[in-house]
Amino acid sequence: MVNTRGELVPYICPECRSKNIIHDDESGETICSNCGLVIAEPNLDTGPERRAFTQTERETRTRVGMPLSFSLYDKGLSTVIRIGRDAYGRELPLKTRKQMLRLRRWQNSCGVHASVDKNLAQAMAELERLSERLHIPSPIQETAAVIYRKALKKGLVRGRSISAIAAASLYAACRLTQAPRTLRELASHTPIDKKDLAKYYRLLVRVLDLRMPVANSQLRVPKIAALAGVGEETQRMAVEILREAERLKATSGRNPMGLAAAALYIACLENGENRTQKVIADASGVTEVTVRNRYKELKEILGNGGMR
DNA sequence: TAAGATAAGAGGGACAT
DNA sequence: ATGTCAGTCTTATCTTA
Repeated sequence: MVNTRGELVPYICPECRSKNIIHDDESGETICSNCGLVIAEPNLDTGPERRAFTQTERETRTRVGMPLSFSLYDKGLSTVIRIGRDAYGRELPLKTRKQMLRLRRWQNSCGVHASVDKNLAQAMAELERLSERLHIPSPIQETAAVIYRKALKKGLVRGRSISAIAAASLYAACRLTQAPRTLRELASHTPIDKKDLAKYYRLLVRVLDLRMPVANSQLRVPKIAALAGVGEETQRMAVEILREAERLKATSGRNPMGLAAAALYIACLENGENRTQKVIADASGVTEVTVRNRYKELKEILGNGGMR
């Protein structure tokens, strides 16, 4: 398996030696479907954004400094005012020096800039920490950073904890890209209560007018399957079941994770790959009761509909 | 021991007041 | 703004095969 940069991506999981490597085109991750290890994150080209063919082109098109990134709290472009000398190292007249001293004091301590910068620095550090813990690829982290900036601009952070809004931004970014991270997973790495996180997430969606894609239960299958150790064949069957259920309009108003779990459970039974409801429930993060209820419904809808 | 059943309670969306 | 309602999911407990 080769990615777009031509680098070889292992097709055997380095963790568990499984060959069930899958690629999630939505999130851009390459995941071992056996143990859930994220083998490759989305292909990020860290080189210059334009190609160069001649020597002069190479010189003119090479960028100086780091690529701009929203994850850096000042976008990597902070201004540092130095006093005493001009750009050529010459002494400046006293009047100018005094003026610059005042300017620097303004920039550093007075008013909005200092507090906004401090806030962003803290938030970006928290995003970084959470992304690291949860193996969230950097494009999603960048999206979260953009969301956080907007939230800060709208004054949504005032009166709420920075890390809470940061975590909510990250969750929102995951939802935007359909990357399967649950609210609970986010909350487990943060001191913030899951309930509050959900509240802030909704706040972000509402105020920032984020348009979330409809949650797709089919995308949840590989993750649950990985955690429950279910093979690819069975996964495919589960996805098929979900597709059929959606066609029959049996999925509206239901937690996608619960649906995916039940579909996978059914597929396991059909395939003789026996897993208990508890195993599936634990892997998917819903309760056994929910798995059962969805299971019953899906069987009801599909069963006499003539699958097999 | 897994699966099914039942009940109470929580939290949020829709809608009316 | 606040309350009510229907519906979903969770937690807990008991029963069944």
